[in-house]
Amino acid sequence: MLNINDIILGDCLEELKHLEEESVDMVYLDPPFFTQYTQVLSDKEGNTYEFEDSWKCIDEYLEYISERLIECRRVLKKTGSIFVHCDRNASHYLKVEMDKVFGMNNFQSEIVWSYKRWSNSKKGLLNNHQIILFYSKTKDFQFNTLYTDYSETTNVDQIMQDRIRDKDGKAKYKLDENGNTIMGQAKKGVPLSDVWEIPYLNPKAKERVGYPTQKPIILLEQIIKLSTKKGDIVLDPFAGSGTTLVAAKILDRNYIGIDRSKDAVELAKKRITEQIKTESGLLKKGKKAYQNLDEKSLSIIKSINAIPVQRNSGIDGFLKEYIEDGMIAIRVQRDEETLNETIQKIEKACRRKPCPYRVVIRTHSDFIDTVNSSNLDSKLIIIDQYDLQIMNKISESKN
Amino acid sequence: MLNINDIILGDCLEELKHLEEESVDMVYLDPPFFTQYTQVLSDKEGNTYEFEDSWKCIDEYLEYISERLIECRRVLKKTGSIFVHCDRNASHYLKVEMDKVFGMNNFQSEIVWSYKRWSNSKKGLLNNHQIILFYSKTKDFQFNTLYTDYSETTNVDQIMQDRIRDKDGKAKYKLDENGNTIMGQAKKGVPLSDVWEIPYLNPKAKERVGYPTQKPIILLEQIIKLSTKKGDIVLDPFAGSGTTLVAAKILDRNYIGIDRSKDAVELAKKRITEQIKTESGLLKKGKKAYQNLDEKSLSIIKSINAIPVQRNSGIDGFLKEYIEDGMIAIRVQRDEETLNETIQKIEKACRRKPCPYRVVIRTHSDFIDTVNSSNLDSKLIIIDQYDLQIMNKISESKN
DNA sequence: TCCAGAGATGAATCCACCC
DNA sequence: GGGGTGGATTCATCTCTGG
Repeated sequence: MLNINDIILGDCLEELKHLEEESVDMVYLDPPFFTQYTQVLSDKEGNTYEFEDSWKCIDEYLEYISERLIECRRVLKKTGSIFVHCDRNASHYLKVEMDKVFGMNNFQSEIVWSYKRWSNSKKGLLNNHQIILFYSKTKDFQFNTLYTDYSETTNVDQIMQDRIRDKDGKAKYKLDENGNTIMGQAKKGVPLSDVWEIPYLNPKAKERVGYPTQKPIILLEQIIKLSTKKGDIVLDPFAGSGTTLVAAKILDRNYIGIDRSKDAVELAKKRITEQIKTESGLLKKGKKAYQNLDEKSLSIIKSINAIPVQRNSGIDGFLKEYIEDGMIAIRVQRDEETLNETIQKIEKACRRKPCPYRVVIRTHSDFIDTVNSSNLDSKLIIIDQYDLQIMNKISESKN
Repeated sequence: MLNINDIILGDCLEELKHLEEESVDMVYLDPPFFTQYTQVLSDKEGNTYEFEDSWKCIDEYLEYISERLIECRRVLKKTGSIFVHCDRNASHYLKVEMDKVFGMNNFQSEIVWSYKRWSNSKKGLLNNHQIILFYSKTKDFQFNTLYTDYSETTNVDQIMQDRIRDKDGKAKYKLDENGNTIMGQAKKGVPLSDVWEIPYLNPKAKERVGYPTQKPIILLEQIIKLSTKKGDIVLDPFAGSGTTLVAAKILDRNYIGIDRSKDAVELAKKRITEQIKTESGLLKKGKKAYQNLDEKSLSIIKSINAIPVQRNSGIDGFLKEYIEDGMIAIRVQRDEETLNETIQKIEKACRRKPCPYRVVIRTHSDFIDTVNSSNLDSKLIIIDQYDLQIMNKISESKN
C-alpha cells in the first residue's frame, strides 16, 4: 500500500502495482511528451530536469504510455475518471490508446485549455491551446456540474422567465392575471463548456517554482472540482513539480504523487508545505477591468489604420503608419472630458515615452476656449470628428 | 479538366481524377461523419436530405477518407494547404490518416473553432468546439499572417519600445546615449492564434439555408484569407450547401465544388447565383455578411453621429444632425474606388432626393487630381479620413 | 540535405513601485 | 493605501547557420 498524501520517488508503473485496485477517485496524467531526444531543461537557479523521453519510435512511446494507462485504470474506482494532458504531436495516437484501454463509450470530453501567450516569430498560427482528454471508468462516473456566468449577449430576462407550452406545443412565456411575465427561479448560470480560458502561468508569477511545463493551479482545481468531492483521493503518476497535489490539498482532497526524478519529488514536497497560488488579476477582475476604451472610441480607432491599446488611461491606440523614428499615439476625447483634460491625459501618458507626435480626436465642441494654446506644440495634433468638420464646412458655405 | 467556378455532381474520388495535378491552392475538406446508420434530415420546408454515410466499421470509413485524401494531395500545388474539418468521434483516427498521407512534418496547426451554444444538459461538459486540422503539402506553403488586437493587459511600453539583451540573456529597454528609450519598429498587432471564437450559426439566422452542418461564412473566410490570395483556386470536395464557394466568391478566389447529392449541388448553385445576381442578396444573408463586406465603411459611419443605411448604391448613411430643409448624406470612399467614382455614386444616388448637402469621406490619396473641380459645388463636402489629415499636419509641421 | 546548436523572438501578465 | 503604470521574464519556442 502506498501512503496517502505523499509523493513517492519511482517509476509509476512499478509503484502503481503497490496500490490496491479501485481505490482512487481521479487520475490526472501529464506524461512526458513524444520527442525523440533527451531533453534537458533548467530553471532559473540552474537546476536541471532531464526528461529521458527518448523513444525510438511512436510505437515504443505508445507502449510505454499504454502499460501505465492500464495500471491507472485498475486503481480507479468504478465512479472514477481520468484526465490526460496531451502532447501536441501525439495527442491523436494517445487518444487511440485511450479508446483501447478505457473504451470509446467512456470518452467524455476533449477539453481545450486555451490561453494567450507571448508570441514568437513563426510562420503559421500561434500555438495557444493544449488538449486534455477526459475519460471515465464506467458510465456511472462522479461528476459535479460547474456553472459559469451567462455570456454578455444573452438576454437575461429570457432566462429568468418561466415558460409554458400551449396546446400546439409552442413555448410561451407564462403570464400572471395582469398579463405580466412571471419570473422563474434564478438559474445557476451556463454549465461549464469544454473550452477553458485560463491564463498561462506568467513568467513573473510567484507561483512559478522553476519547473518546466508547470501548470497553473487553477487549471487543476477545475479538474478536481469537476470529478471529486472532499476527502476523495487524487492520483498523479507524473507529479512533476506537484501542482496537482497542491491543488488537491487546497481543495481538501487526498493525494498520491509519483515521480521518477529526485529533484521533482523534493520540489513538490517543499511546495506542498508552503503553497503559493498566484492571484490572477485577469481571472479575478476579468478582462473588462483592463479596458479603457469604450465602444465609441474603439470604433474610431479601428475605423482608421490604427491599433487599439486597452491598458492605458491616456493612450487609446497607435497609428500603424510609421514616422521616421516613432509611433503616433492617439486619444479620442470622451464625452465627459473637456478638450483640456483629454490633452493632459495623453501628454501625461506620453511624457516618458518616445512619441514624436500625439493626436487628439475632438468629439464635441464644449469648452474649446479653455484650451491654453500656449502649452501646445506642433507635435500635438488636434483633429475634429467628422461631424464637427462637416458642420463647420456647412456654416462656412453659408457665409 | 473540371471547370473553374462550378459545382459538380458526383463522388469526389471520381471527379478529382479529372483534375490536373498541382493545380489547386487550397482544399477545404468537410467529410461526412462516421455514423453507423443512414441519416435523414429535413429543413424547414420539409425537404429531406439523405446521407448514406453508413460504414460497417471505422476501418472502412478511414479507407473511404484516405483514398480521397490522396487525390486531394495530388491536385494540391506545392505551396498549397489543406484544412480538414473533423468529426468529434473520429478526429484522432482522421489525424492518423493525415499523418500518413501528408506527413507528420507538414502538420501545421490544430485549429479550435470554439463557440457558445445552448444544449440539453447532459452529464458532463458542454461540447462547444470543433477541430480543424491544418496541413501543408510542403514546408514552402503559402501563408498570410492575420493580426488581432493586443490583449487587454498588455502595457504600451511592450508595444512601443525596443529592447536588447545583455550577455546573460536578460532583456532590457534599449536606451540611447542620453538615457532615453528608443522606439521600436512598426507594429501590426498580434498574429492570429489557433483558437478561433466564432459564433455558431444561429439556427434562425437567415444565412442558414436548411442544409445540416452548415458552417458560418466567417470561418471559411478566415481559412481562405490565411492560405490563398486573390485569383487562387479553392477546392471543396464535399461542398454541401456551398458555404466555402460563397466565401471564395466574396473574397475574389476561384472555386471548384463537388458533391454527391443532387439536392446539395442545386442548393449551392442557387446560393452562389443569388450571391452574384443581386448585390442586395448579400443583405438577405444577414448583418454579418454585410458587416464583413464593408466593415470599414460601417465602422466610420457608426463612429460619428450618423445612421447607417442599408446598402444603397451610393449612400452609406445620414448624419443625425439636421440642417434646415434636409438630411446630410454620407459616403465613404471604397478601397477600389477613385475619388471621382465615389463622388459620382453619391451624386447619382442623391439626384432625386432632397439632400441639401452630400459628404464624401476620402480614405486614400490616389487619383486626387482626377477630380474635376468645376463640377463640384459647395454642397458637396469632401473630408479626409483622420489618418490622412494627421499625415498632412505632420508634413506641414516639418516645413 | 539533414541535424544540432546558437541566436533571435516579442507579447502576456504578475509584481513592484510610484504617486 | 489604492489605483495605475513600468519592468522583468519567459518560451516541451522558432529560425537560421554551419558542418
